[in-house]
Amino acid sequence: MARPRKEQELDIPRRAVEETIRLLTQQGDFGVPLTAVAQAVGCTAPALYGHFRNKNALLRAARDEGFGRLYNEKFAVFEQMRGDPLGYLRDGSYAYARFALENPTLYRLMFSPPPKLGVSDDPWSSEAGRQVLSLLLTGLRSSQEHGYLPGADLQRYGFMFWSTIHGAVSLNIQDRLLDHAAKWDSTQSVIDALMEIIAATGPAKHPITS
Amino acid sequence: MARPRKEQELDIPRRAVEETIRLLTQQGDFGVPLTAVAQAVGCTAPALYGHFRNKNALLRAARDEGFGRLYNEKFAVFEQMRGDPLGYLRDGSYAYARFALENPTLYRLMFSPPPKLGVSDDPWSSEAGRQVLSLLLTGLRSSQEHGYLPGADLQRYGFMFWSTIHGAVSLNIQDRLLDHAAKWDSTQSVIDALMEIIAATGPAKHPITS
DNA sequence: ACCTCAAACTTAATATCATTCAGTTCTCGG
DNA sequence: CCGAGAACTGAATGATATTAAGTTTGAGGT
Repeated sequence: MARPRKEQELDIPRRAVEETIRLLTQQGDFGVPLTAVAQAVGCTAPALYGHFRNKNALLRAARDEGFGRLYNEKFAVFEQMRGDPLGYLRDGSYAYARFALENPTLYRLMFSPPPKLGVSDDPWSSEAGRQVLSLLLTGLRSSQEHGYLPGADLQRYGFMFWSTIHGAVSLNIQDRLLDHAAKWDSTQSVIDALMEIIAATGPAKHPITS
Repeated sequence: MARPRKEQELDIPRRAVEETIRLLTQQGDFGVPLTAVAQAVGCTAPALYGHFRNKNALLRAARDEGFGRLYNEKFAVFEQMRGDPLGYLRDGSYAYARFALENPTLYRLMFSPPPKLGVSDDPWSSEAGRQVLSLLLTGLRSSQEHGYLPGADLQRYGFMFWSTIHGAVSLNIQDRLLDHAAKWDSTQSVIDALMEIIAATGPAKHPITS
């Protein structure tokens, strides 16, 4: 048997990405053998080379899929929260953190990929990250229009905001001693502190002026 | 030739770690062949197994060395800045960021190690990270004694502070399109914003009350 | 219906490493 | 001066990624 019959055709590109993410998650490591992916898909390793230039290309595709999923989750929250910019910033951050803590290996592939992946070679990959960032910036701009962060440089604060949350989930993902609940509490605490700081700059219900 | 003569004895453990870090830095990737390390040291690959259980153990040792170097740099700043807690927070953060941006691959090995390294298996490795954090906490406690961050939960703010800086350097390291100067500016901006926020909570020279 | 060809795989072959094995040569305590 | 063990070396093993060569199938032209 060499070429498969039409009935048993399988969408290798899609299934390969899907199974790669599943195995990545399961093994908790990028070092998933191509043969394992191939077996899960139902073909042999060399067959994958007809759809991806090499293993790195497959991992890049999995990474892009990860960005897509993250964006979708954040976007869902975004639409749900129209008119409540601070609420979006909070719940959008929760969604981001939940995604990271529930898919730690995929998150690491997205934001701490081994340089040999050649990630910067294709503009799309960093572009996907930029879309997530732009969603955050929109939230911040909207918050500013509602009176928060008066006069702040949004580009600057946006990056800081993202850094804080990315840093929190990264450090929590890395700490193998904490259980899932503890990681979530720790991350949530950071997000809440961030929200308190932003809320304090706005039209105060409980004025801060002393 | 099998066993080396006494004259040509070389301190394999130390040199191996040293060369591993050098090659790591040079190749920008953890995938440094053991044979390359061995060649740089001046022995063969199997010889390394007399000093490290396996390649992961060697990488763990390199990681620990990285934590040691980072701690030393931060500690030097700490001693230089006695009596100026805010100055220590700022310069200590600069030192941290400089270390990360100048040793991106080593930094990634320290804070985003591949899980298969078995990092959490030995308590020492996460302990080293904890020492760096404790230095930060000391700075925050000292700042609080000087009137900043009144009533704040230092454990909580310490983690947030660290998250922000770690996040900023991580994101900057990852962005292959930025040059070194741009990364440094971006990181410094985050640190400065953080310092402004902390300074604003203290005995204000330029009161914020409106 | 038949022939040819390119597509889409498969199996076999190659190369690169990590790791283990089986020596080989020093050094040192007696 | 001898014997044992330390400290290596070179060759063997095994896992993977990647490439090469070979095989079957579907489609289009006749």
